[in-house]
This record gives sequence, C-alpha cells and structure tokens, in this order.
Amino acid sequence: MPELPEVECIVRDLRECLTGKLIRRMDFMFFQMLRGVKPDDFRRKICGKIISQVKRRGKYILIFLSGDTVLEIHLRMTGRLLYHSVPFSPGKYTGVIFYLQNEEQLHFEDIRKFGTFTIYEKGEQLRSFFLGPDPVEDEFFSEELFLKILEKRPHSTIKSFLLDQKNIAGLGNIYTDESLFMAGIHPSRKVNNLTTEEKKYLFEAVCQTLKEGICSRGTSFSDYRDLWGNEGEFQKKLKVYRRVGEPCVRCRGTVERKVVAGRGTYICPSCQPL
DNA sequence: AGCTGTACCTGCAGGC
DNA sequence: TGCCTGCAGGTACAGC
Repeated sequence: MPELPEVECIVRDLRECLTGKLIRRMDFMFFQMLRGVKPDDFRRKICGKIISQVKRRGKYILIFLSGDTVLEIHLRMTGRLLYHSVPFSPGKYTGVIFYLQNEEQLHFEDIRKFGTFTIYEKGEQLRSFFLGPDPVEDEFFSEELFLKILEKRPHSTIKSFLLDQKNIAGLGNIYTDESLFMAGIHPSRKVNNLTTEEKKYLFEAVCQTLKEGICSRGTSFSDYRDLWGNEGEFQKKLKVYRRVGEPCVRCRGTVERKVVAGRGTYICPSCQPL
C-alpha cells in the first residue's frame, strides 16, 4: 500500500502527535507483525518509554524511544497506523493498540497481515540502514548520484531498478509507473541503453512525482489512509497507473497494462516507446 | 547479475 | 446467489 509519499505523510503526523509522549501499555489482537521477538518481550521493551523522535527511511517508519530503543515499522501492502485522541474500539483488522498519555491511543491495523515491527536496542544496525539513498530525506541525493547508481546496474530493466530499495529507497509500483510515464521511458528498457538525457529526465520525474504525491497527501485508490483515517488525493492525479483503456493525458492514445518485473505495469505505448 | 515463481494474507471484482 | 479465478500499493527467498 504505502510508498514514500504515504509513509512521509504518516510520519509527519506521527511526529506532531507522538513526540514527547509516554507509551503506558499495549494490547495485541494478533502478533504476526513481530519480527524476532515474542509479544511479552516486545511489550517489556516498549512500555514505560517516551517517544523522542519519529523519522522515515524509504518506506520504513522509525520510532525512537528513550533508552536507545528503536521501533522500525513497515506497513507493506495494507498496514495502517491510526491515532485516536479518545478511546476507540478495535476493528476487525486491528492488531495492536498502544495506550499513550491521557486517553490517547495509536492503533495498528492490517488486513493482509504483511506489515512488520522490528525492535532494536542500543547499537544494533537497523534494516532500513541498508537501503539506497532516499530521494526526499537525503540532501545528498543528486542527479550525479542517481547516474552513478544507475551505472552499477547496467543490465537491469529500468522498472526493476527503480523498485529495488537497495538502489533507491521509497519507490513502489505506483510512483515508478508515474515517474517512467513522466520521463517518457518504457519500463522494460535496459538501464544501459538509456541515454544520459533520458536518465536526467527520469531523475527529475522521480523527484517531482514523489513531491507531488506528498503534497496531495498520498494515493488512496482503496486501502491507504493517513493517521486520522483520511484519504489522500493523488489517485485523482495519476496519469497512467490503473488507467488501462483510458486516454493518455498527453497524446490521447490508450493506456495499456502489461507485466514488467513481475508487477502490473501501466504505460502509454506511444509516449513510452520500447 | 538478474529474472521467475512462490510465499506470506485477505478482500474484491468479474465471469459463469 | 454462489463458486472460481485473478488481482492487489511489498518484500524475501529458492532456483534457473
């Protein structure tokens, strides 16, 4: 579900709502999200701690707690975090409730139960540390760096390159297809037969698409909701994603769907020639 | 190196 | 109405 823009919106709101607050206790409805830790141990490591910072790296949410503990959350396809200022009953898909100060609660919901929680103690290396640069978070992410990373993967198709979080952190299926459309590049093209000009267009397209996604508060075509349960707006601005059969906004040709890198992929064949 | 298929889960839309 | 199939925003892993 959420890609970089959606996670960024959630993180900004979490930062606003949670910074400085105490986690009093927590309840589990299911605990498949826990990675390498049992529910009781998890509870012991979290409860009684203060939330000091909330950050993001790619699609990971990082919640820093007092005592050098970090909770790393990945929402995968259908995970949601929802804030309630007053007590709220768990729904069918609620997996965890964090009870904060006063009456506040943070709920984790996940229909497909793919989401993950990993806990790190002092000095342990976060999984998200091993990702490529984050186009929004990292000031050093530049056109020059983008070109350099592309050179390391000459035989990859450009779509699988963009989806691989070890290259660039944060793009998923939606923003990849939208960026490739904006740059006029077919997703099956090999990295090493893109021209330098095309690579530069793509750099701009990636940065701009992600920024617009954030400004529109993310894409909700079905599952994504922000911390308050509200939908984003970017689904109204998508140019190719899930628009199969509809006219291309640029050339009035027809948007097509095909499978590239094992994923449903949307293109305008005339704007993005092979 | 890079691709494909499979697995993890549940819901939903479409065809019959 | 009901059953079946395929699809879904992500990632990890086995195998070619």
